[in-house]
Amino acid sequence: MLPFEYLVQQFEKYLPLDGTEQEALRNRIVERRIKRRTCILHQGDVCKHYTFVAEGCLKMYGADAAGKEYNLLFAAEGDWLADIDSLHSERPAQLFIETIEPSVVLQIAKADLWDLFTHYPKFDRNFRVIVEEQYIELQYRLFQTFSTTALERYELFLARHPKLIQRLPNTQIASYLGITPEFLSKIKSEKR
Amino acid sequence: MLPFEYLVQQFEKYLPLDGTEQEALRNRIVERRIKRRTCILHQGDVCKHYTFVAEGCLKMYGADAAGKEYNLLFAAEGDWLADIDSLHSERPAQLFIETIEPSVVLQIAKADLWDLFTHYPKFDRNFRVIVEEQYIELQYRLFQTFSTTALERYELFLARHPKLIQRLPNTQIASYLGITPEFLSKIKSEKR
DNA sequence: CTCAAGACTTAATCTACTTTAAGCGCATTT
DNA sequence: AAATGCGCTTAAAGTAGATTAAGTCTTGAG
Repeated sequence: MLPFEYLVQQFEKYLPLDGTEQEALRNRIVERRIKRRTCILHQGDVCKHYTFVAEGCLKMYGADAAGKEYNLLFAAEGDWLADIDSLHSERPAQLFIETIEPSVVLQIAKADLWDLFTHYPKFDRNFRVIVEEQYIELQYRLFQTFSTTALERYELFLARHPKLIQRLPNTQIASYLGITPEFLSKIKSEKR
Repeated sequence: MLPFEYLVQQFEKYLPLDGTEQEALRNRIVERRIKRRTCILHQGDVCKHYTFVAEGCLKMYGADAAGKEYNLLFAAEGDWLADIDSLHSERPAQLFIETIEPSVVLQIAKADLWDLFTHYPKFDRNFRVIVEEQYIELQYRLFQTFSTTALERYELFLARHPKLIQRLPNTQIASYLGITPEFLSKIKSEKR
């Protein structure tokens, strides 16, 4: 399936787009093919696009003063991502976005997205629901981080994202769970 | 200021409401005065309302299997809150919402809110932005939880929410920071 | 094909935070 | 005024997970 067709299909989950809306979207979308380990947003730059993943997998992460990285989310086929804070405020991003696999993404620039919101209110609705779903996921993760051990969090991640596990190196998963790769390795060996 | 006027004023931050929209909102809003330590959403019940805080302070929290509680957010004057997951899915809530102080809230039922979204797209926009802001806050907190010590998190909380600090007991703050009240007490005594 | 860099493991030592327990001050209820 | 319970503190002992370091295996770029 073509990347753009896949994007339109994803909107079927919410409020499907009519022909006019599809055209309006198509005219504002840019497709990019990106090889693995490529940073498409760097801390300090302003985030200028919302990005839809058609193929591949990306991560968004922050880094502390010492440069240590902490994964905030993975985005695979069908997911949207952006540093929303930077996109809105047009201040320098605190976060990085980087491909983990060779990927095909569709991007829409802030001005074009705002334009869509203004002319076609359905996009406000659809993006509201997309952000709400991501909010629920994030809230769930914060609760898990407070209330469970690293082993439990690993098993919950396994259960919730069985496909991602096969595609991600353990070091990326450890960072997402808030632990070190060494400790994840220990946990996994003790499971057997 | 009357609670409803305060609510309308808060929307000025986003897209202000015209007279028709204000009336549509007024007709669907219910005001409630609630004394402190009252649960307005209990784990296992379905969340039926979005709640706006006009006066006072509430918390939303989860509990683990042993009944231990973990604060996910505080909502004071001007904030909205709901268990969005339960509100959308109409499944039993995982979370609790409870007043910390005597409070005045304005509530809108799901069906009425959906109705507003359908007839007045501006509400889709405004609630999208409200959720986005909460998402940014939550993402920031998850990053802090991974990358900083309890002391740093306490100081960041002080800096970011100086007014809340005066109103909340330490035990609530500890739960929000993901530590025990005992450890928060120790940290604070070592600061001097 | 080669080689350097990334990815996984194991193990010893270290520490941030928890758990448990006890005591005290303060506010709310009776 | 008494009683009850909540919030704060201190301290000892315990633990989940970090850090450091060394070594092996895998991978993709040239």
